[in-house]
Amino acid sequence: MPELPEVEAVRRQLVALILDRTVERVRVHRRDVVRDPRGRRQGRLAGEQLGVDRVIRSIDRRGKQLIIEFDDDRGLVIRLGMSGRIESGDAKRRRSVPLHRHVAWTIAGGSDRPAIRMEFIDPRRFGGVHLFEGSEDRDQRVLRNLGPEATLIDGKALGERLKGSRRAIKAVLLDQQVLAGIGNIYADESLFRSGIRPDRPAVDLSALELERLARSIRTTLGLAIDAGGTTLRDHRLPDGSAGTFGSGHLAYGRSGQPCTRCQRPMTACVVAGRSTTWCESCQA
DNA sequence: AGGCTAACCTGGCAGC
DNA sequence: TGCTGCCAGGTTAGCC
Repeated sequence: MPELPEVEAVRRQLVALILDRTVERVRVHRRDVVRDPRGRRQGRLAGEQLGVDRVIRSIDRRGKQLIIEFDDDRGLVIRLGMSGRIESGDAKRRRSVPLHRHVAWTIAGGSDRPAIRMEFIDPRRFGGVHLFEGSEDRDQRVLRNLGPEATLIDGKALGERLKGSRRAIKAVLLDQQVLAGIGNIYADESLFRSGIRPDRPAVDLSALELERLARSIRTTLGLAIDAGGTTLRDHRLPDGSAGTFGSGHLAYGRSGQPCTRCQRPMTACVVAGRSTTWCESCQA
């Protein structure tokens, strides 16, 4: 589910809620969603590895991954996979426990504010929580092989990343080693906005087209972030609200519906093994 | 190199 | 109502 805009919207809410606060305790309800610093899903987990008694020093994002760092240089990389989400709220408030809640942190309150509950919920369990020991371990082991941030890409840099590949441009956009953050929704949206067919060999794009595509990527992601992302089903912001960018989709999920530019029906096909929607007359 | 498939999982929905 | 099959925001491994 969550691509860069969804994760970024989650990150922004978390910053407002828990940055610079102390982790009071953590409960792991499903051990195998957590990978320890050796990449294992089994074995003993000390609370301190998940931040207990540590101050949350930073909350960052790299591509689709959320990065929470503690004041002892350890931290977590949270991958939301297809159906993962972070839920956050007043720890004292009683409510029914969400289904598929795998990890729960309690963030200490103070005299002026309540303790906060932060939970990792993921029905399909394609996501997970990866523990790291320090910035070097984080970059070399957990976040390795990620391309540059899609929000920052320009035409020239995009061209350099493609390295003359003959792969379909959509396949390349989905490749996190080439560019970090784009998934199926925003690939279709960016290609539609730039008027480029999803199955064009990347190497065939002109400098002008690369510039247009890069600009479309930045614009699309920016609008989506501001809207809190796209909620198809599972995506929620930590406060429980839904992302509203779905109503701004021009391509994704609109197969058979009239193109917003030319009114002809949008076409569905499969590119890079993913369902793809595009307009045969507006995208060349 | 890269395309294709299956696998990892649960749940929602359409169709019968 | 209830069953079956298909589909889904992602990623990885294995095979040609």
